[in-house]
Amino acid sequence: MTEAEVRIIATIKDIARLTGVSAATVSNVLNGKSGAASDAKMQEIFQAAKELHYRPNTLAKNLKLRRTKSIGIITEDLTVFHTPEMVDGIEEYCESQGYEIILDNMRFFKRFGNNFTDTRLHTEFFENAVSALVAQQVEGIVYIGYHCREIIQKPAFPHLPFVYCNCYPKEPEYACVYPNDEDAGYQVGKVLTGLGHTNIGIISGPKGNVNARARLDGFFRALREAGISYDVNTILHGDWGRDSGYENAKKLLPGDCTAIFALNDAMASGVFFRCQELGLQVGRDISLFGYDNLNIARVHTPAISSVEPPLHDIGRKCAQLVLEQIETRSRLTQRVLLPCTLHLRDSVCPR
Amino acid sequence: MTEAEVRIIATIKDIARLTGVSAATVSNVLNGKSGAASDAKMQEIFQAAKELHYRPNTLAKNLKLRRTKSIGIITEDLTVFHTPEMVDGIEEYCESQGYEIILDNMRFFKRFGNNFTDTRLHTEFFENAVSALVAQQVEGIVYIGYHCREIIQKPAFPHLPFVYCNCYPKEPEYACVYPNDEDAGYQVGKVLTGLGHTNIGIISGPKGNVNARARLDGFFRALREAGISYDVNTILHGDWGRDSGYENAKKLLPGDCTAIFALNDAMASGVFFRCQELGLQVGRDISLFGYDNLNIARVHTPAISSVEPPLHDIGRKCAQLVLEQIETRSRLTQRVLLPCTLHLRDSVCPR
DNA sequence: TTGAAAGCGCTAACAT
DNA sequence: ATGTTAGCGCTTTCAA
Repeated sequence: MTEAEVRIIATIKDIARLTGVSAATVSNVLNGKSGAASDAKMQEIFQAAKELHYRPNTLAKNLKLRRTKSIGIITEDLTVFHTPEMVDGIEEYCESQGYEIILDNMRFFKRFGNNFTDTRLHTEFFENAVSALVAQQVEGIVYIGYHCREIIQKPAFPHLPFVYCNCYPKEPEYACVYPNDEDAGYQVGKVLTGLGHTNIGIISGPKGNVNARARLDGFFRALREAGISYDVNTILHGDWGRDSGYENAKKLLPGDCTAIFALNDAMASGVFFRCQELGLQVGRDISLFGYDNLNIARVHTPAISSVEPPLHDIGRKCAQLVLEQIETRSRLTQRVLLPCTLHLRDSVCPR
Repeated sequence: MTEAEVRIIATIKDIARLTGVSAATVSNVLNGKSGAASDAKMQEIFQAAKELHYRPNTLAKNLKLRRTKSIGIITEDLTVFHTPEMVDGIEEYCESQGYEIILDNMRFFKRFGNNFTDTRLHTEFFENAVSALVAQQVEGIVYIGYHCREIIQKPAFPHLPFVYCNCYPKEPEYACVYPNDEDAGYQVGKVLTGLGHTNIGIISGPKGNVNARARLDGFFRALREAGISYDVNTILHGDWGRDSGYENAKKLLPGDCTAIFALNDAMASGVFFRCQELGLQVGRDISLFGYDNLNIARVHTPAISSVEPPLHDIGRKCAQLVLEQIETRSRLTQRVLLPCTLHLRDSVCPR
């Protein structure tokens, strides 16, 4: 097999040889420099390029140009439900601005399950991902957390635009974008208290989980406004899984509460199951609110009310912040909170 | 701002300058060539590399080496549920073999919704994705369909290893890997007929949809084995959405059938809703089978039986086929069908 | 209108 | 043990 056969794609030299001009001329013509060659030659060159399916070798081109117009995306885990939609938002914006994206998926969930990202190994994966991307000459990076929380890792490259997506850094040296969970929790509280509920069960995430903090802060703000006091010791803690929603619901039902706020849809689904078991009709005998707005919330009858985080917009905004830093050679450090959307469905009713 | 400040990462020259040796020596040391320098120099070089967070510029390195050890992944749409898991399978295998992956997401679902991929625009996106990847010097490509069907597009580069994932090419020039839907449909048929069901409603995809073909072929094979004849004109056609499952269930229920096979979980969920509406208890009064094994199947009470396509394995296998072609400089053209897993749940019962 | 030459950062063959 | 050189494919002066 000859060299030419092995090579997948033609180079500028092949076109030069074929058309009897120099590589420089081919480059000039293909890059649209006017007056780089005679009309006849130009046609020949375009023709040859087309026939050979020529595409400039980006390695060589970017090396020469000393820029790649690309940004890296580091995902903690691409298979965790929220992630692809945020990636999509980033891609959409980058495409509109002529930037490429390079994705590095650390596969944390696959590797570590729900363990939080604070072991030495996690940090090692982080550093490898960053430097792999930097080695590929990305001009900035978006780091996507698989759920919203504080991230202790930060990049070792001071001049690299870096934005935390769906999470936030410990120190405010870097920009970040995430859902306004406080406000969302507040709105849920407003809805529930507005419907007359005063005894509301709460099923949160694991004890001490920062993820749920903001949601509950907002929720309690609404309760306070409604003049309802709440004993935080009565908050139940699940592990975000459906079963733990069910088990915790057993502690609540049968009981006095007229509404339950589960801090994610999976647990809300478990609560729903408990209600069915007891013959309680959700949306009539008891109100139920979830979080995440997954499909599973919608397929219950009645559908479970839920909070939709603005995933696509979060991605978009991150991309925007990175590109702005690249193009203005500046450093941005703001925290951007984007509003969630409440989906009120038949799972809630007046007390 | 000086050049050095702007550059994100140090080069081999920086290290050479810092340690007073030539670039070649730095390269040799860093690449583990024994005897490339004295121990003292070696230490100095490693030290400097570490301090500067040096990582070789992959553009330059790969350009020089004339290979990238990378493969491209083209996704029709990363946000469609099945896709990330297949990507993950590819990544896992590539990582184990020291290959990088470069992802190109065409965002078909976002751009075109459920329109099938046979317009000029679709082909244009395909060709752009392929040549963008080839321009980046990938050594092979995996093309991931967002649902299993025939793909008419094929790459313009004859020497490029190319594997269709969760779909298959028109002509058998390229390898492909997808779920064994015929067998899965057969198993579903076996289960249902084994439980004594003879009158089974079928809610398929859009009329003429090749996607459902294999599943139904297998299903009917099982019916034939059970001596049950079936009038194919009674097959109902939905659009894969939950609502269409519900609407089609209205034609079936109330009625004579004792079981319903919906060709995806979303439609099965719609059927479930219809049953509730009629006071029919799924898993007692009627049996229900879905397809895809999404979370939505599991959160119904009772849980809906479903078929799980081997997404991760499909990804892995595709990666394997691409790498094998790269390393052996050969062309593989086989069709690989991987077995699905049946999840039998309480939604099915004897007639 | 055209091309020669230099160089992006790296590696490898070949000196010394 | 260390360095010189050439060249991967491309772009971009600058000269002809």
